[in-house]
Amino acid sequence: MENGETSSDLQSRPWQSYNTVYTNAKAGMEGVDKEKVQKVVYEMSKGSKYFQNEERKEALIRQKIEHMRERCSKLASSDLSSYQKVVDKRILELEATRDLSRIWLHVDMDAFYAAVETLSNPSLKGKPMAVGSLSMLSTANYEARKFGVRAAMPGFIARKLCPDLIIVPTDFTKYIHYSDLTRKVFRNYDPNFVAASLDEAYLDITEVCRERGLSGGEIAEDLRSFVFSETGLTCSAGVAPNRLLAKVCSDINKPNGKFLLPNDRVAVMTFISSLPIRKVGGIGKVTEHILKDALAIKTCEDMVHKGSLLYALFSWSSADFFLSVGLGLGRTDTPQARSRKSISNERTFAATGDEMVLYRKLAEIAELLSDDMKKEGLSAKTLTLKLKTASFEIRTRAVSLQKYTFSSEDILKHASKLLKAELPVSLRLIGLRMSQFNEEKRNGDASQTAITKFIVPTDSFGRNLHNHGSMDLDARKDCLSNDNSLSLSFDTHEMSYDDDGNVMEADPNQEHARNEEINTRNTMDDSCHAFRALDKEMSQLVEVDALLGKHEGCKQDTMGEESFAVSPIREMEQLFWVDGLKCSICGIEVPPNFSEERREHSDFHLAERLQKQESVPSSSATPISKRSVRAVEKAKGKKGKKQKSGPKESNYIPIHAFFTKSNQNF
DNA sequence: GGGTGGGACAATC
DNA sequence: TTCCAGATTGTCCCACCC
Repeated sequence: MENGETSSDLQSRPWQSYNTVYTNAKAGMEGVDKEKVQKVVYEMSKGSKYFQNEERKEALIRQKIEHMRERCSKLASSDLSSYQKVVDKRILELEATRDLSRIWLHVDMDAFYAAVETLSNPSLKGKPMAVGSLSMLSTANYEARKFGVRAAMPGFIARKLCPDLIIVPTDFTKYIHYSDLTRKVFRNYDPNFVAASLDEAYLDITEVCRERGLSGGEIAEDLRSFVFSETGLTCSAGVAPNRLLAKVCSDINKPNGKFLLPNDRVAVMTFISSLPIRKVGGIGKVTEHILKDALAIKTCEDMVHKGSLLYALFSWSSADFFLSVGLGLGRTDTPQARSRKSISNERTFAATGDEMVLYRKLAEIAELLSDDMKKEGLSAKTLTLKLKTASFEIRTRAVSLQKYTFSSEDILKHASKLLKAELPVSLRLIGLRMSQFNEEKRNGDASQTAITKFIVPTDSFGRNLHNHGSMDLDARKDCLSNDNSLSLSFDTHEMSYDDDGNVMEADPNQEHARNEEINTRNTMDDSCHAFRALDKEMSQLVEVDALLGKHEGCKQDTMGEESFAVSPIREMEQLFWVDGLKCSICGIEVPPNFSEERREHSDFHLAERLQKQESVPSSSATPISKRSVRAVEKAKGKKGKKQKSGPKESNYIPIHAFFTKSNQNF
């Protein structure tokens, strides 16, 4: 218990210990009635699965704190004095690195998304509003913050705090546009500025100060008015000798203000002495909690005073970080552009334990991830499956693959294996991450060109904003090999892969079609999608089913039919374009750039084949074909045979379901 | 013992 | 009525292997 609370206090006011959402660390929330907000949030959350998980996490942190206290109490004074020697030595070493020669400016746009929305809809001005949805808010304007509404708060709770709150959906196209405008301004002050997100940037203004004979504060003021004149948006600025301090400073006079910390050691140490640790980037809720409750460290200065404890109880790198924060040190160099280390995709949905639904979600995410990897010319070796259970517990499971890949089939195959091991489980989120990139490829000319051409815009959450956007075809081609070893192109496969899963060839027109498909995926006619999906489905069928051991002792499926043991792709004559021009089935010529026609043509043959199969006596008809027809009929809106809900077959995945209604719930 | 991979989790916006 | 995100990076710890 802290702040002099007694157990009876907590019994009568249990919300006081519930700090999940509310924090007064956010700018614009200083005058908020913290207790009232905490009470509302507590009342709305208590009893929920989310709440229970928060309590579980809180208990773990308390355990950690207890453990740390115990270790602390066991430290002999001799131990502490030897750790103090380490601290003293490190202070000297760190001091030697102190660089007061640079002037850094951190710019932070004020309530960026909300401000942009207000610009495009002035009627929102002066009213409490937030950007996001009822389930989650991305940001809130300052009028809303007065009610305790803030970013990362669920919209339904925000509405309770502020019934008049207007919630506007996010529109990243707008935010990117305004972000670009601000960045044009930033370039005038530091061409190598570091963009931290859409609405934040670090600028080394040392040179521009010298050139213009102006102080850091004057440059900051100049930049802020320039940003306003170019965009109509206000921003806040922090000027300090390093990036860590500049970031802290920009938050001090938010919104529409600035704070200047002189390049002077005494000024820095005075500033840092009373600075709460939570204000520092890298110290979040958990670290703050641990440092405060286990070691009574509340300010940055405390970190220096209790340095021996930090080195005794934390890892060397953590203790070093804490100590440097206590000394007000931070990076002063312009960092090299970092290359990405991983790429991922995850989706939240209504919690379900239905294995069919889960596999369908998994397939959809694998597809999205694969698309993103193709767009960025990446192939990777480590696959991580992330799960969030219905009770909000996070699980991750990883596997290293034999080869680098970006194909959705490979991803799905291994992800299914990982998921299978977790079943039965009720999930509310599935995510897939690929890491350990093929550096050779990435650094090669072709892919490098692709990467630099496709610096994918991200939102303030780092999200890829062009997930389904079209690509520059020339650039896209650059990331593809010129090896034309395959002369046949399969109608629904825009890309071909070599043994390592690498792209061998791509027809730009088909690429274009693919991009169009991606763009229109969510609105695409279901029947069209179902047909197109079948080809893919069939190729995946054997792989996934074999992997999951589906064909061992085929059981009766829900229709009383024998589960399919052979993919119909083997039975069906495959359609491909001979010499890239003629249909292999009927000989009709359709040029490669007639991608839509080609698709329709292959759909025609597929439908024809499926109908033929359905017309043969049931004893010889393969179950898959019936299923496929039903899937197609269903997608077409016809009333198919009602499926009986037969006994659960954990080994059975109707892969049609993966694709026929894809993305509907996303 | 060092390297590597996997899992958990913190942090950021 | 609604009922707590998504993407990415980094660190730490543990297990396993050579």
